Amino acid sequence: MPDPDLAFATHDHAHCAQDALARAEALTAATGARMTPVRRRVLEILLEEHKALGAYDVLARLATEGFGNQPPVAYRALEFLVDQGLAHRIQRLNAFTACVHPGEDHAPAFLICRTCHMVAEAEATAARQSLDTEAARAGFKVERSTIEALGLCPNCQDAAA
Amino acid sequence: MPDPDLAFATHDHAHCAQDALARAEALTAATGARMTPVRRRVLEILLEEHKALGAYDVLARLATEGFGNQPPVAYRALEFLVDQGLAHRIQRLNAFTACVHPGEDHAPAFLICRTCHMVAEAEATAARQSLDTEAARAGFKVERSTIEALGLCPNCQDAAA
DNA sequence: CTATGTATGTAATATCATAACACGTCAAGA
DNA sequence: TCTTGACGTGTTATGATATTACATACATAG
Repeated sequence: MPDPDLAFATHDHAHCAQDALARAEALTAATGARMTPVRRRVLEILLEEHKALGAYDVLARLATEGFGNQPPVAYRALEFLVDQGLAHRIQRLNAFTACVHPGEDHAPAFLICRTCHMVAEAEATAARQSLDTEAARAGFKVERSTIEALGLCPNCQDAAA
Repeated sequence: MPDPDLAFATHDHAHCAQDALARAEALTAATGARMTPVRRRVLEILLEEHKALGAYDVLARLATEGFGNQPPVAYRALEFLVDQGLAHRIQRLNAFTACVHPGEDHAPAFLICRTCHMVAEAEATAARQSLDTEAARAGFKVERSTIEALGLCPNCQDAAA
């Protein structure tokens, strides 16, 4: 993730989403993971916007499209995507967002706009490093860490001004 | 938080808890916030161990002690404590833990042991700083950030070995 | 004393998540 | 070819977490 995240900038989102989907297809093909219709559709739904969707939001969409309409249908597909690194869970929101950089093995921080609810990924290596170091002082061994920021995205800062 | 957190070390917990409670009393007295029986009791319950308790766990305890037995009773007291900086919410666990250093204005990181479920606070200034910097590159203004680590505490590492 | 704000109690409901089991598909090996 | 086993999907039921709305009590300032 060499450049600042583009989620907040106006961009060719159709291309952005298509690109992420294509990478996802390539990745799953490579690893043998099965990208089934439900799973692909869930990823597409998540990719429509740079927002986090609750499992039940996704489920509602699926149900209208002829897929199952019970919670496990959504939760299983979401779990698959998260396991494959194609989506992320946002703890703060109990919701899920498509990964914008699938394949680039990463554990990003999330920037959550409290006004427009957009979610962007940010580089978290340095922050994680600090955390690991501090944890080590207490003898704690970090396995996974969650880093999420709540605040205002550039657009909403401008709107407020 | 100059020293590594003591939560994982064996310590005089009665004193630890009493001290935190005393600080809490002093703080609320100073600010005019009302430390009522339910609120005090909830804080005491959280202080019994260095773990995170779900709202319903707290509620069950309250109910057996003659307080109300509906969810808002617990959620309101917990919200008060969090607002006053006397407790923290652990997003990852949907649970709450008493603050060990009330008054020392802080926004710690949390170290959550996946085996014994103890929760410790760790200094997070550096990690937060990294996050703010990275967020700024995307034009994002961080207001609050959540930093939580899941892993193994020293005791459980030893036990595993 | 009484008006006001705050805290508490309670009912009802909303939201988020998982367990358990049935059925279908498909590919590997007998 | 048949069978078996793994996996994915569908469905029922339930569990876990959280909030809204309204009623009641209680402290304190005026």
